[in-house]
Amino acid sequence: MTPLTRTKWPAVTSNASPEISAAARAPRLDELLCFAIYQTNHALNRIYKPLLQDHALTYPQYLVLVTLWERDDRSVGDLGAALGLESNTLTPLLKRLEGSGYLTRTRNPADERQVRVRLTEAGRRIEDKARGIADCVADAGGLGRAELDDLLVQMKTLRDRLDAGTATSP
Amino acid sequence: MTPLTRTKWPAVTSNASPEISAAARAPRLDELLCFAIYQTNHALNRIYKPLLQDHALTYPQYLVLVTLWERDDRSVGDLGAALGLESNTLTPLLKRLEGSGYLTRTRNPADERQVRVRLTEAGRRIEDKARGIADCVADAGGLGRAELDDLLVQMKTLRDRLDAGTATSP
DNA sequence: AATATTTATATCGTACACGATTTAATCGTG
DNA sequence: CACGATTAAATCGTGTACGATATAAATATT
Repeated sequence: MTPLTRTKWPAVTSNASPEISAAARAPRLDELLCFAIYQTNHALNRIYKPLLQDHALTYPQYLVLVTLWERDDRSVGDLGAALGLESNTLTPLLKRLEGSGYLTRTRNPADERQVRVRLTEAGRRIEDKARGIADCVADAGGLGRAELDDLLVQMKTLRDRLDAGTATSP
Repeated sequence: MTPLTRTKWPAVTSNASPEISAAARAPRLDELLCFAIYQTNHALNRIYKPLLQDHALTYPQYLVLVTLWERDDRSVGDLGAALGLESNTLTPLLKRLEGSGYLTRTRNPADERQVRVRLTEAGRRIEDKARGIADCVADAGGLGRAELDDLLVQMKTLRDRLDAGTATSP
């Protein structure tokens, strides 16, 4: 809690903590699948960053654009359903994309509760430039198409099962 | 950029955007491995949250404790190397864990630049309580040990290759 | 038709994550 | 010994995530 300013203190007794205690230990970091996924996700972020910052995009912003390239003119809730995000995350993110000129946000006149998110010309145009990015990332992974597809299926299966565990009761 | 206040506007012409344009399209969300990983990571976070909040821990805080259970009395940089994080992320996180009473942060008298992070009694004690958490999460994934191990190896391979691509030149 | 309920976004507070910079301690070399 | 270079944390600013709450529009109910 303290800022830990660097002043000379009386030496602290070394207090040797038990390095190894017993047989049944808590899991180690390198055995945890969740940690491997956590780190791989970060690694992907790092790979994407330089590729995307040429277009002044972040990784989640790129995912929003991918969603809109697939189908344009969607509500915030619809985007959220596709991305697994809610308005608390999407609203500021969409405002930034609007500020960057990639999309527009307009209330739906037929239902003023909804916001229609639409790509601008600039938003559609970078689809071409961004097309190679995913391949670029795939290359960085150094996996063949078969391995990639295999991993994709496995990850989606795991994701769906985990989601099933949180949505309602198993 | 505007707060989009809900006032009745003149109807916007529907402007039908091209639903499908051509053959060579940008990748779709459900074809992107990075997105599957991104979502699986979020799903894991959601699974861990209720299990961890009994101990007033977040998921990254739990990972720090796992690291310390493996080996106690480490510097911030050492923890960062294990977790793939730097002091800008770790320092505030460690301060919160200190505030929660799970660890102490003291300058290393032998080298005042370093901060020694050590578990408290409370920090060691929850190792026992937390032991089942990872199993609990594995259960939620619904995969057998063989599949888990397989996925773990694949993810670590992918992570390492991605890291190799960013650390220096390929 | 007036009111209660539901729905769609937005806002707020907290906690990562990370690039860039700062500060303090140590090390290396003259 | 001094002084520049290096190293280890900390700080700062921006951008996600997400629980909780607020707000306004639409729908359902009485």
